[in-house]
Amino acid sequence: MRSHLVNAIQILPRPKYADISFDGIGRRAIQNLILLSLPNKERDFLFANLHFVELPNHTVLNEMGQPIRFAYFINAGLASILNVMADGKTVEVGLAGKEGFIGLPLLVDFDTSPTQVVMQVEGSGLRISSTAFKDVLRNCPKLNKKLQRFSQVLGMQATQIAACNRLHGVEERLARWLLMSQDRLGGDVVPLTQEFLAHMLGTRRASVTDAAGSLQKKGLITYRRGNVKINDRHRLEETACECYGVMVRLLYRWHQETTSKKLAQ
Amino acid sequence: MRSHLVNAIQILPRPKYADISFDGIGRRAIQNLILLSLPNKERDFLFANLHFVELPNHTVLNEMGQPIRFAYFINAGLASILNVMADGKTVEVGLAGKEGFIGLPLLVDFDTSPTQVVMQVEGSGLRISSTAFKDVLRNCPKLNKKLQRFSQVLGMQATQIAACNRLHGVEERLARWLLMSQDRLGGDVVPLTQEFLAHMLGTRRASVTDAAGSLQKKGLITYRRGNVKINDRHRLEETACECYGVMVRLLYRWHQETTSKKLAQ
DNA sequence: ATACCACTGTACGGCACCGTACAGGGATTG
DNA sequence: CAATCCCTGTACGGTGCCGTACAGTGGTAT
Repeated sequence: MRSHLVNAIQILPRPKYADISFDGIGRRAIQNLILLSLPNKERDFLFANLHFVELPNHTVLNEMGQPIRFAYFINAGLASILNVMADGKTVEVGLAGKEGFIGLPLLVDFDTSPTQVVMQVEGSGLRISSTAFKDVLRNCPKLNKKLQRFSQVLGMQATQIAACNRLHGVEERLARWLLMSQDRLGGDVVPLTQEFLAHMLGTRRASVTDAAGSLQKKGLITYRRGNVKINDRHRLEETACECYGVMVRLLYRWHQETTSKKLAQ
Repeated sequence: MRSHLVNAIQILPRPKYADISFDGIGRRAIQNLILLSLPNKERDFLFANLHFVELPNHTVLNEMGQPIRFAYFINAGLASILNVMADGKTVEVGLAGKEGFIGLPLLVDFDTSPTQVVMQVEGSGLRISSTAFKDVLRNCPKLNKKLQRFSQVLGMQATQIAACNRLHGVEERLARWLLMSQDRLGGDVVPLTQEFLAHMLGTRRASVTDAAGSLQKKGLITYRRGNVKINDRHRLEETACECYGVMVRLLYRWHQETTSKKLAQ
């Protein structure tokens, strides 16, 4: 049941605007799924206010408790949404790749970020100042609706992670995390050190080493200095907890409804 | 710092419409904070579609994975939002009392509930069918905005719970839960068995007994056959993890903005 | 009164994870 | 080439929670 999971992100229909270049440079092609699904009118309106930005590793997009200065449509790479405790411990409570948007609180005029958002795998994004964004929102009902939906999905994701963090062990959660990352990045190598994985799983680095070692012994992955290579995705899915499946289906449903023509069915 | 926390729910200004009775029976007075804060016009429109319902203990408002038939404005009592795993284990991922609304996915035309919602403390609510609700939404922009905000707040709550579940022990979480319940219920007795507390904390009943016993030894609470009496709220706040404070402030901010006249500042 | 039920308290072995510390091996730099 | 740094692997005692089981006790029903 858990095995032949559909990869919600990879199976999406050929993007209609994938060849849109921001300034004629190919590697700046738009890949963000929300942007790609917008009607022309809103897309043009929005693009007039967007700025392409490179997002190197560990770039902090939003700081917990700080004002939100920019919103981001993630174009490539992987952003982690983290909760930071008073003693500095962190736990990942959400994940966004090219399907995602960072800055949801702005949707309802919350101007302070409740979480820290960090690039865990370098990439790029399309950035807009929070003031411009609010202005754009008023003129883009479809965009608004899509982001509202994405907000719900991220909330449901957080909900699942909350339960997962309570009930499942490190190895299961690690497997889940690797799969979710692969879904968003493509390829079979996830570039990440155990140190940062520990931050995301909210555990010790040594516990990650243990869990990764166990997966490695089973031949599912290979770990080498900051790079995890996924060797056997199928069996990795069997190792991960059910939460992976739940979250894939969540995203899949969101994506279907996002790309379907009639948003309000 | 954690000690003199403001009780976000209790300090709210005197409700303007608290004396509205649904059918002349006093105990059916409207107490739901969202309803009370609506402008007259939308309130009247909404009320024409609302039905008062008693909500006995363990009433299931929404079932996980099932279609959402009704939305609820909680009027009294306490509703738990639970994630249910394949093996039947449950974890609470959200909490709503008279400040709350159940049925948020309907806001974005998601018709299936991602969680199970159960009354943990009996009360009452104002119910509306999901079809009527969508209709009402189209005619009540203020209501829509308020619910969008509440949705964000519940998402942030889930986020905090996700981190809390990972990092904090049973006793701290139990203390947090008791405080949050008291905020929503008023009074100093929370009527709940250890069995159900275990479901919410995602742990064994025996672990709850241990934690409750510890709190009891310190004189903070008294447990007696399904009733927890809170004896020393101040010290209970010191025992709870920082998450309690975070979530109180979250709700407080939401409430301020909800009751303030100009919603879109 | 008696029997039953629901709820709380307690016990016990097992284990996953914690905090911490240190060794070893790639990669990078001078 | 040597020195250094970063990352991974491993070790060890401690502990909080798990799964399970059973005893005790107050409330309720007959």
